[in-house]
Amino acid sequence: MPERHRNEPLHHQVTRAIQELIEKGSFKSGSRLPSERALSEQLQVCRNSVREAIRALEIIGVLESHHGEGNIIRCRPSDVMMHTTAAKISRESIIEILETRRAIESEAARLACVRISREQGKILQCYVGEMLIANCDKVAMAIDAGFHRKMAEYSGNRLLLSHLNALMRNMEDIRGTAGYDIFSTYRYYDTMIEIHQEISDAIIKDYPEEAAAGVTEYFRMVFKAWDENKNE
Amino acid sequence: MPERHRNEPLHHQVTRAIQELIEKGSFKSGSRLPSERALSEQLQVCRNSVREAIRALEIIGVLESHHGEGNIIRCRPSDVMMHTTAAKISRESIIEILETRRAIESEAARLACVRISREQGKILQCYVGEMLIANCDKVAMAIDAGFHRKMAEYSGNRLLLSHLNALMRNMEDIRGTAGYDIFSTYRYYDTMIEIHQEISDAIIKDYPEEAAAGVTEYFRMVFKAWDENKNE
DNA sequence: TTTCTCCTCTGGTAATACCAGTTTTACCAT
DNA sequence: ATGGTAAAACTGGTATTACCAGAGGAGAAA
Repeated sequence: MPERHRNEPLHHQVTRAIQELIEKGSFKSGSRLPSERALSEQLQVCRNSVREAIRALEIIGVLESHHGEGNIIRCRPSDVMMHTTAAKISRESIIEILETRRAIESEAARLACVRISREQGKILQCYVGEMLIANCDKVAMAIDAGFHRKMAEYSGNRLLLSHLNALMRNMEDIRGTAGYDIFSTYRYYDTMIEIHQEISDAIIKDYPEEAAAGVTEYFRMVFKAWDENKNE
Repeated sequence: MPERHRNEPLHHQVTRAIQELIEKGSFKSGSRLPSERALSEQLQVCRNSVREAIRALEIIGVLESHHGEGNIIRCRPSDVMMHTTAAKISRESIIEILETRRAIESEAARLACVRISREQGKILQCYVGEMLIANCDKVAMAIDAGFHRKMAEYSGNRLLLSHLNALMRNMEDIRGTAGYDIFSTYRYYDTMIEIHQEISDAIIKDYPEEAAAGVTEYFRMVFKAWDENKNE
């Protein structure tokens, strides 16, 4: 390990160190990580910290622990960086997040068309109604987020919802960490409400292509606002 | 904790126990988890195991550790179940995975159209070429997987790729755990090659809609094969 | 009332011992 | 030499203890 930073939890540093070790070292998928005791000595940290790091790497799918056998490498850490806390979030990555959201939500919109119930359809419309009432502030922001989450929920696919949740949490992290507010997209607030209305209607009427088109339109607008905001 | 199973690692059980504790207990987002020492006593396990569990929950975004303050709950565990090892994989979830893949890969195909380089385009075609040579066996299966990964890579969006990787690893888990082979889709092997050819061509010629349509077609075929396979 | 100190809460690290599977080694019998 | 078996030396898993370090509250001093 390069050097120990006092401000950051050690187990996080160890997690990164092991990741780099896997990445740079020629560990192929299926090979064994050095034993916990060996790592603990090599990195000059206690075995506890090593184990905590391994537990993290295990749950994101990089490792697999086998009692008595060793910690087996499943895949390169760079393949799973996604929504981990350790991943540093750059200003560029907001674009990646938005594109991924577009992917998830387009599919969710299509699926919701055929799977949404009558009551759920009404709930979706309620969100649009609340947007109309709310002013363009943090409350409106929460309603917006709620709409998209609900749409994913009504797709009937829990996996889509969980991916969307991960992405939205990432966006929140960016807002918190970097301090800049991507939600100045609200200069198009009225347009945005219209789009949500479109999406909601399309889903309820079971027009998958229109619903997906609405989602695409939504993100087109977000990207536009983001670009304008960036150039200021 | 209900009871300790001797065969399963304790820290996994603790992870589940804490998840249930958050889910059933009326812990709202932002509230504090009981202290590690309290949990350790309550669940009758050592603090190490509690901490390892917390580390896992932290990295998937359920918790947030703050030195001196406590472990803060960020969201309900059921919202992030996705690709965690702990998540039990059911036969139904294969449908969710495939739908999510369709979402990711449709977007990836579109993006690849505008971002792929000439060399990358050739590599993509190579995969199709290898499919033609290979027989319908495990090798072909690997080539297929490789094609889709490359497409995601050439989308220029690392996040899309990492999500796809997570999904594919899940599919591998299912194949391993449940023992049934979803890859009997290969009864349509020739059709499948044609589809990949279509997708590849569309991407190289920069026809986003056709590329996305190809992906949709691919999954239509997989779903069909899956259904037929299920009814046997 | 305000401010500062200190005590006690929290998570973070370390070190140690031992339990429980796996793999290797070494030895013995064939 | 070969094969099988038992012991030894790995591996991860769990428990215990001690102490460090940040955060916050309680109470004393200004």
